[in-house]
Amino acid sequence: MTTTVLLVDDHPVVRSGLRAVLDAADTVRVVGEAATGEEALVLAAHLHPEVVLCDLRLGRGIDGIQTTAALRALDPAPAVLILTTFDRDAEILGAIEAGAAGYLLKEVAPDAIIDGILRAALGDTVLAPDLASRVLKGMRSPLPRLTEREIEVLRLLATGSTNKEIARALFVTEATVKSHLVHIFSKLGVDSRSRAIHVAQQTGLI
Amino acid sequence: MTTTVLLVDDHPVVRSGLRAVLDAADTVRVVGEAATGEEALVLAAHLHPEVVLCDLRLGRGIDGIQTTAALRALDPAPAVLILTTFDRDAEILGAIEAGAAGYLLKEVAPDAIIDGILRAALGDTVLAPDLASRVLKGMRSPLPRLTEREIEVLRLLATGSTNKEIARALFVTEATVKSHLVHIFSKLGVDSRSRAIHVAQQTGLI
DNA sequence: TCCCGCATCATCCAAAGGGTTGAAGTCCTC
DNA sequence: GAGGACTTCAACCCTTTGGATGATGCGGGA
Repeated sequence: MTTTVLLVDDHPVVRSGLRAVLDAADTVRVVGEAATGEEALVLAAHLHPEVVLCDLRLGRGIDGIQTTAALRALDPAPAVLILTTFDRDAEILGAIEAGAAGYLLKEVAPDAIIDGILRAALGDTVLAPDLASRVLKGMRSPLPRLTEREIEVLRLLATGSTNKEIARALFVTEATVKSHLVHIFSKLGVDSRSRAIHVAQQTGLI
Repeated sequence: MTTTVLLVDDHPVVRSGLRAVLDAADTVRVVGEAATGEEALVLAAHLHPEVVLCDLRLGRGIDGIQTTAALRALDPAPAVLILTTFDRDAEILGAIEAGAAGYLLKEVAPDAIIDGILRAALGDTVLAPDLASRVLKGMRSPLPRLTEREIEVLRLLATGSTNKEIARALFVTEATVKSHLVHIFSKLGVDSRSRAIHVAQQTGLI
């Protein structure tokens, strides 16, 4: 009896690595691979995998959380196991809320991945041990430290202000605002003002 | 002389709480409880309460606004008082348009609830004072009605998605997304995605 | 003192976003 | 079946945003 798995990751290398690991086990069987959330939905609808192993960050297209929600809306719904590199609690919680069975850090041992898949297939909740306690305690992973000035810019950003408007409001030039924004984007791990707003609101930064 | 009241809320705990509050008053009398909008309609048709105290969010089934509209179509029509946790302008306006006598925030004092019920029974309009002006403003320039598709785009927009990502998520082209955005911006009276997000969140559109 | 983080500003360039016009197809209503 | 709302798409143009790089001045701490 093998557990069928669909791999979803935008990095071919990661997919190959996962496939190698999983192919070596006789308890799981990879039935497909997808590079995007959209592709994952199409494949899952046809292949009916028991478990979908899905990266949280999928590059272009819908993200892992949205993909999770859509996958869980399928009938029969696969168990969704989130793969993530970073332990951003907000995103992990979002995935859990979207119906994920749990998440695994990409750095865990192969056995842990296989074990996680088997447990997810059984309906268990799978949490990386070093993070499980934090999630349960409701603690947050250390949020990036923004400076006061950066928070000011972020707040104005969230009201929909343009760089020019932010500059006027803070009595600086647009160049300065852009400089702050670059730092903010970097710290939040985003690449657009809209996503910065979203992350800031999700993490309670503003 | 007591005012008869029907309670509608999907949470048994909330219903119990309201019943306890109202049972303590001799000016109102709870004649029934319903967990869903559908149930509320059946009970109201049989019990003829003077006032229906209805939660805006009812979980499964029809929502508070639809329930309000249906209740007001009864003969005799009960006064409908909306209970809500959040002061989401869009939903409140929808309830008022559907014929609600007003709304109460769940956090208000028991006396205010009883007072609101009595005033609603007399045909008065009941609005939480801090929101009344906003609602009146809204009545002058009613919130633009966004189509379902536009709301979908708006939701993705609020997550920080780019046009390309929205296009992929909705299986349309970027041209279509831009078209929707132009309409959304026009209806919301804004000129950038960030500001659209802000306005949408402020008004409870999303 | 010297280094580092912070805030400030500048320039250049590519990409994304936004505005406009026009159009085709569907669905619903009058 | 005519008209209207909605959704879809395209082509054009202009503005804004974001990325890269570099520079200045200020303040605190090793």
